[in-house]
Amino acid sequence: MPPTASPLLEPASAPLRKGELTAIRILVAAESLFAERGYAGTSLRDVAAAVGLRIPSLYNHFKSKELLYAAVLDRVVDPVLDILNGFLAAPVSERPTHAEVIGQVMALLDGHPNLPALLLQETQTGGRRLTPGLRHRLAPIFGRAFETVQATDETGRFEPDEIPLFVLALYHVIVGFHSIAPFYREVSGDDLSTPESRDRQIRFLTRMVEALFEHAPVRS
Amino acid sequence: MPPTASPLLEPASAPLRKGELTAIRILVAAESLFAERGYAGTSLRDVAAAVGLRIPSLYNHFKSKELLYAAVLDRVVDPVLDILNGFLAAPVSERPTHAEVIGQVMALLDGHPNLPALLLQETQTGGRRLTPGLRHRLAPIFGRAFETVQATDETGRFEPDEIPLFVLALYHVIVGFHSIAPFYREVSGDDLSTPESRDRQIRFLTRMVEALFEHAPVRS
DNA sequence: TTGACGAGCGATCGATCGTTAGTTTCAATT
DNA sequence: AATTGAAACTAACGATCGATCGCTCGTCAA
Repeated sequence: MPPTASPLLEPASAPLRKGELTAIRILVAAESLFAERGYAGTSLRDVAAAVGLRIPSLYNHFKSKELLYAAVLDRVVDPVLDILNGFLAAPVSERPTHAEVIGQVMALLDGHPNLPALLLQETQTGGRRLTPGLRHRLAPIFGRAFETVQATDETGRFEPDEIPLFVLALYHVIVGFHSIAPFYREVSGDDLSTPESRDRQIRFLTRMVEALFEHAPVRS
Repeated sequence: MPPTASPLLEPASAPLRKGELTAIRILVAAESLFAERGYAGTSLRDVAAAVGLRIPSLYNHFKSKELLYAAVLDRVVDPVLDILNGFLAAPVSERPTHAEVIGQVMALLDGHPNLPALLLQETQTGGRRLTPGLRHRLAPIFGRAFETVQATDETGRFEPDEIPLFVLALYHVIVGFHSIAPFYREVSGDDLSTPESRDRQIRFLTRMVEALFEHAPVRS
C-alpha cells in the first residue's frame, strides 16, 4: 500500500509510483510517434530514444509493441468516449445548441491533438488492433448518436436509413479537418492549425449543421 | 521500335512489351497492398509474393521501394485528376446538377477502389512521398474547386473564407465513406460497400449538398 | 544489516528489412 | 544455328526489426 495517500483518496490523488511515471512518459512519447508514423512506421527504438531510455527498459512496462500500442489507444480514446457519452446521454430538454456542441467537440480535440490521426489509422485498418473493451464501447455510442441526429432532424429531411451516413459524414468532416492540416499547408500554404483557422472551422461547421437541419423546402 | 504497331497508332494501341506487362502486374499488386497496409507496413516480399515473382525481379522494373510507391500513386491519382479537371473546367452554362456530379464522382471511385485509402495515407503523412509532378497539379485543382463552390453558393450562405473548408468537408465525407467501410462493418455489422449502400450514400450526399446550397433563411 | 524487488542497462538473439551481385533462362534477331 | 538482351532466378549482403538474456544498481521493508 502506498504510504503517501490515504486508502480512500488513493484513486483520486496522484499515483506517484516511481515506474508508473515512466510508463506514462513512454505512453506520451509513443502516442505522438504512432500518430505521426503509424504502427508499422514506428520502431521501439524511436520510442525509447524519445523517452530517453534503452529498448529493454520499455519491456519493464509493456510486454510487447502491440500491447504498448493498445495501451496508447486506450489511454487516448477512453476518456474521449466518456465525454462523448456524456454529450449523448443528456436529456432532450437540456439539449444544447448546435454551436455549443460543435464548440465542445472542437475543444475536446484541442486537448487531444493526436486523436484524429490515431482514429483514422485505426479505422483504415478495420480496427484490427482495437482492444476488445474499446470495440464494444463503440456500437452503443454510434447508436446514441443515431438517435440524437434523428431526433434533431425534426423536419425529416433525411430518411431513417440515411441517419448513419449523416453521423459518419460529420465524423469525417471533423476528424479529417485535423488530420489533413499538414498536407493542406504543404499544397496551399495555409495553416489549418492556427486558432483563427480553428474558429473559422467552428463557424463553418455551425453553418453547415444548421443548414442540414433547416426546414426542407417542398420536394420537386 | 515495336514491330506490332504502326508509329502513329502506337500510344493508343496496346504497348504489349514483355516486361512492360510484368511492371503493370507489379503495380496492380503493390497498389492493393499499399492501400491496405500502408507504405511501412508493406514489404517487397509481400509484393513479390502477390505477383508471383522473387524479390530481385522487382528491381528489373523499379529501382527502389520508394520509386515503386511513387509509380503506384502516380498511376492511380493521375487519371483521376484528369477527370476531376474535366469536371471543374466545364463552363458554368453547362454545369450539371448536384446529383449528376455526385454520381459521376462516386462512379469514378468505384473504378478506383484503392484511391481513398491511398489518398488518406498520403494526406496523413503530409504528402511527404508525393511526386513533385503530382504535388504541383493539386493546387490549381483545389483553386478551381473553390471557384466552383463559390459560384454555386448563390445565396451566399458561406463566407468566402469558408469555401476551402466546404471543399475539404465534401472531400472528407466522400473519401471517408469508402475508407471506413471495413471498420464500420466490424463495429456495426452493416456493409457500406454494397451497391445498395453506395446508392444510399449518393442519395444522402445529394440531399446534403442541396441543403447546403439552399437559400439561407433570415439570420437571427 | 540484509534481503527482496523495481527498473535501468549492455549484449545478443533470430527474423526480416531493402538492396545488390552474379548467374541462368528464353524468346527475338541476326 | 548463333547471338544477344531482357527478365527471371539463386545467393547473399549489411542494417534494422522486435524481443530476451543476465547483470547492476537504487530503494525500502524486515
